[in-house]
Formats: sequence, C-alpha cells, structure tokens
Amino acid sequence: MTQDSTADWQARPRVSLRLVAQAAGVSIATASRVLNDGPDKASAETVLRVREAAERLGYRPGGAAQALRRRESRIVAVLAAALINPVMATIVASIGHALRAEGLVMALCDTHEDAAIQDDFLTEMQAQNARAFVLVGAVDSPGLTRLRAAGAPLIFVNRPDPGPAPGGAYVGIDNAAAGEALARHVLALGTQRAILLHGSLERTAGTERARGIRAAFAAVPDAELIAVEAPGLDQLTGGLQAMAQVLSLRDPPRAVLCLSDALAYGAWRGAREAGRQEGFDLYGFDNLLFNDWVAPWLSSVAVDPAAFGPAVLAQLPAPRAGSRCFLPHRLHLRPG
Amino acid sequence: MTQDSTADWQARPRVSLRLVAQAAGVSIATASRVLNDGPDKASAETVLRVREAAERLGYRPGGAAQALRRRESRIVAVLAAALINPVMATIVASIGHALRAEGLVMALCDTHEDAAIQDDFLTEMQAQNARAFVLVGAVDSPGLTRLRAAGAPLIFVNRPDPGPAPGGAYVGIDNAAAGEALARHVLALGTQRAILLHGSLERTAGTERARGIRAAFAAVPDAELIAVEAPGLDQLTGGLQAMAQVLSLRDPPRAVLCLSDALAYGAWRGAREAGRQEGFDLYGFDNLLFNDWVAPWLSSVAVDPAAFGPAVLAQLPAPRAGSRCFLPHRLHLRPG
DNA sequence: CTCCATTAGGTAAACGATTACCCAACCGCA
DNA sequence: TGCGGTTGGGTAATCGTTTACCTAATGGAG
Repeated sequence: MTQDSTADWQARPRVSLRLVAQAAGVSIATASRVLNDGPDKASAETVLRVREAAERLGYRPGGAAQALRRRESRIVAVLAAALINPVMATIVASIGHALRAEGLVMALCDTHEDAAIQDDFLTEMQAQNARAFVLVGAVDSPGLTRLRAAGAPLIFVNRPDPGPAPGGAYVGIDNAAAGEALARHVLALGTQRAILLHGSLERTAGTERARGIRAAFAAVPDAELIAVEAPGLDQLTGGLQAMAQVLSLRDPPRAVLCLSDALAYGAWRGAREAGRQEGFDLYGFDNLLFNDWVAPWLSSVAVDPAAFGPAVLAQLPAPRAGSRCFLPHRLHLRPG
Repeated sequence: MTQDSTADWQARPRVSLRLVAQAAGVSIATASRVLNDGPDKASAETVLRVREAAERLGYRPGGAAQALRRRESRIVAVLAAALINPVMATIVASIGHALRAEGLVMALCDTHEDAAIQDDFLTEMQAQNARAFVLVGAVDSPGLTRLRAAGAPLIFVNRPDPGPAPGGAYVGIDNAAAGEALARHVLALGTQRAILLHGSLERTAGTERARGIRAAFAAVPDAELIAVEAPGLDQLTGGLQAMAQVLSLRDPPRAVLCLSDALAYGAWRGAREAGRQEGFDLYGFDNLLFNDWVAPWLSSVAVDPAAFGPAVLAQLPAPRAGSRCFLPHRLHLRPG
C-alpha cells in the first residue's frame, strides 16, 4: 500500500557513490578512497576515471550517510543570544561565511538569552552529530554544563563562557582592555566625572568592560564614576530609563559611558525627548553599522565583524578550553 | 592502527534505539513503531514500557540515520540575501523560532545577493536532504531554476520569486499595495510633488513597491513623481549619493519616498551633512527597530517581523507554486 | 470445530557512505 | 625457483532508523 516514503520531488535515483563507482568501473570502496583519501591510494588511471565519473554525474556525497558513518556531520551549531542585535547578526553572518568556505553548514538558533531554548538546541544538535558548538553570547545552562564536562568542542564568541570555569575557546575582543582604553580616552579629554551606564552585569562581556572602565578611573585621582543600571532585558528601553535617572541628577556629568550601543541609543532618546541631547557626550561599544548614518553623535568601540569568522574557524579543529583569541578593537570617535 | 574515527568527546555508546528496545524488552522495530507511529501499533503495556525506557535513558533519535532512511532530514535551508539588514535578520530569527517549535532545524546562509553563493548552498542543502528551502530575498540563479523545475518545496519570503514564473509560495507583504497606501497617505497630506528614491529595480520587492507608488500618483492629476536611482549595491551609500542629486535640484520636493529604510538612512545623512535635514519629509519601508530610537524623523511601512515565522510554517507542508500569503502592514508615522 | 480476520511484534532489508581486512599481482633478491 | 614486501583494489561489516513482510496468537462467525 504505502510505499517507502520519499520526498517525492527528489531526483530518483540519487547520484550515489555506487553509481559513480559503476560508471568508473571500480568498487564503491575504491571510489570512496579516491574521493576522500586523495590520489595516493590508487593508480593514477583509476583516480582519473573515478574523478571524471563523479564530475560527470554531478556526484555530491550524501550528508546524512556521511554523518551516520563517521560520527560527525558537516553541521556546526551556532547559537546567538539575540539576532535582533545587529552586531550579533553580523558576527553570525561572518561565521556562516567562513564555515561555508570549509564546506561546513551553519545551523542557527536565536536563544533570546533563554537557557531552556539554548539547551533544547544544544541537545538537538548533539543528536545531529554537530561538529562543534559556537555560542555567540551564551547563557549558563545545564546543557552547556553537560557539554563542557563531556569535553565537547565549544567556542564562545563575543562573550566569554558564563560558567565558573571556562570550558572552551573564546573569540572576541578583550573586553576589559577595551573598557580601559575607552575610559582612558575619556579621561585624557580632561573629564573628571562620568556616568557608567550598564545593563545587567550577569553578562560576562559587560562585567569585564565595566571592570576595565573602573580600573582606568580608579587610576586617576579625583576622577569620579557614577554607575547607573539600566533595568530589564531590553537594552534600548533600559537605556532610556537609565537616562531618566541621569537627567534627574543635580549636576549630571557630560560623559556617559554605555556598555553597548543599544544602551546608548536608548540613553540618547531619553536625552533628546528631554531636549537635552546637546548636554551629553555618549560612548558605546560595538559601533553598529548604522552609527555613521543615523547616530553620528556616538563614539564607540569598534571591532571588524568580518574578523570573527576566520578566528572562529581557526579554533574549530580543536578548541582548547581556556584558549583565547583576542580580536583587535579600536575607538571609533564621532566626527567633530 | 587507526581505529574507526569518532568524535572522541561523544558519549560512547550512544543511546540508540537498540538500547531502548533492549531495556524495554522488545525488538527495535517495535520500539521505533511506538515512538513514531503513536500508541495504536502496540499493546498499551508495551507502549508504556518503551516510552519509559526511552525517557529514562534520555533517548534522542539520531538525526543522521533518520535523514538517511526517510530521505528527508529535519533541516530546513534558509537563505538570506543580507543579514546585515536588520529586518532580514529579524525575519530569519522569527523563522528559526517557528521551525524549532516544530522540531526542525534552520540551516542558514547569507548569500550577499550572490547567485553563486546561493547555488552553492542550495546544492549542499539538497545533498543534506533538506526538507524545504526558504529564501528571504532570492536572486535568480541556475540552481534555483533547477530546484523550481524539480518541484522542490520553495518558499519565498519578503521578495517574490525573481524567476519568470513563480515556482513556490510567497510570504510577505503585498508590496504593490503597501506602496500605493504609502503614496496615498503622502498625497492626502496635500503633497503634489515627491521624490521616488529607489535602488536597483531588479529586486522584485522594490519593483512592486515602485509600481504601487506610481499608480497612486498617476491617479491624482497634476501630482508629480521624480524618480531618483541610488547606484550600487549598498543601500546606505546609494541613498547618500541619490540625495546629492535631489539636493542639486532647483526646487526639490519635500517628500522623499525611499523604497527601504536603509536608503532613507543614507538620504538623511546626505541632507544632514548639507545642513538641510529640516527641508525634507522622509518615508521608507521596513520600519527598522531602531527607527523610534535614533531615526524619529522617518515614517515607514511596518510589518510585524514575528509574523513571518508562523506564516512560513503554514506553507511548509506543501508550498504550492504561486500561492501567496500576504502579511498585514501598516504605516508607522513619525511622531509629530 | 474450522476458518478467516485481526492484532502484536519479530526479522531482515534497505538508506549511502566509510573502512578493516583480505587477496592477488608484481617487484626484487638470493 | 622461492620468498617477503609493496601496491591496488575488492568484500563485507558497520553506523542508527524505518518499514515491508512474515508469523503466531487470539477472537468471532459459521
């Protein structure tokens, strides 16, 4: 009655290794060896015949069968904390691009900073024999702990491992150094007092940025740093509300150091709606693409997003726990 | 010497169906039937035993083996034309979320509007037995033509099939209607003359938006619409350069209708840098998330990005060629 | 009591690739 | 001529699941 279920649109029969081998007049084993192990495993003439047959038939190795036999697929699991954040989206694009150049495929999930979603995806990807796990903004979760303990290949991007002990490689800027550099620049302008506008400090990147900024301010006698917390998960709204606090200060400092551009966007709206946008100098992190176009008032710590892909790729073969690849950052100052 | 290669970190032995069957004291076949075909294929007691065993052992079906046997994996190929565009990134996130709720996995590729990259990914995904192909901004390409001809499940999102005849379902706004609505609004304000600022009209979405706008203007006697083309692929830079043209007009119209918010961002920068940002009313499409925060001067046609995921999902089972699912859009006017 | 239909579940053949193992042919050398 | 080493390539097992097919048991009808 019901015959073997098949995606009906697929070309039948599939161009399988067997077909190639038949066309070349060799056994499947030989064909596989030639195609995978290079030309040293067979006579030059055989190599040629097999290659030609594969080419002619348009052979593509079936991903599923390969993944089954080698216990490893060409899929790399990539988790992003919030694709709504353009900088993460760009990083993800860069990673995807680098992976594809190696013949790998990016499976992507937006975790919305939710541990349950993250774990769900990690488990699913493990069931798919994912080759590695790239976490662009990981949250701590039981599933992550499990993988860490199992020694799975983990790469943390842009936000170091949130766990107690780092379980994989890190790729991203040196957040503490970047924070310190930003703060030093601000101080060098003669600033004595500044706002540190931060979101939830549970995110490791933010913590480190704040640490660097604090260190720089602590190094200058009489310099004062007023920390203001932006409430909630949404950085834009949080920045807006935090700015309200700042505006209510008796003598608010001019310099406002935001731990991300999104916070700065929110803060700027707050200032603008109060008609006081001229009263502040805003600083951020990430240097969102649109800054030059619609937020020229913002200075920001910039990283080249295209640098992430190759850096992640470099860690892929064997991400050693605790290894860190720091990408260069620079301060992108607002014109004028 | 070299033993069977294995991702060494993987828990060995894998919790396979055989293990579950053994634990439940049934054959593999029975276990599979219970887990896949529902409880009607075995006695209530057997069902219970199998389910319990699977649960206890933490069984997850191996994606590779499933994909091999059923010729269909749980992977859905998603191609985005430019993840750097926040609206596409958000749409992609929405699609990914909806897919995951169905137990599907999103494999993502940023094509950069490049036919070669698109084809490469399509081919690779076909080799992985992808269940469907979702194209968020497709370009025409030989590979796409091939899939279309083969009757592959194609879903075009946000930009209709660029090919001569639609080969899959479409999900997105009714671009022509949206353009017409926007133009009518502008005309209703008493505007007689306006700029139509467009990028390359090879993109189907843009073409349709322009068509709608032109239709609305044509319906009003004496209304004048001046088309200005933004050169190049980068809409931001293109908008900037196009605005230079506009600024050089003897008596430029106040209203500037841009076919995307990115173009509008570029145009605004052009106006601002000339000190003439007060002289124009800008309109766009997409209503980027950041508009309310840093581009309050922009009115834009908005769609709820979260609507894309469910709509795509609805088309998934069998995307019929030519079927269209129009998402609602509304005009998001700038405050004041 | 016999016979047929139904149900429960086991057996084994796929799916497409990789690879351990084996065999045959050939080489050079004593 | 006999022998060990190398090379080229075939055979078959295996990865984990699905499912066509078969068997045995059970129940009801005649």
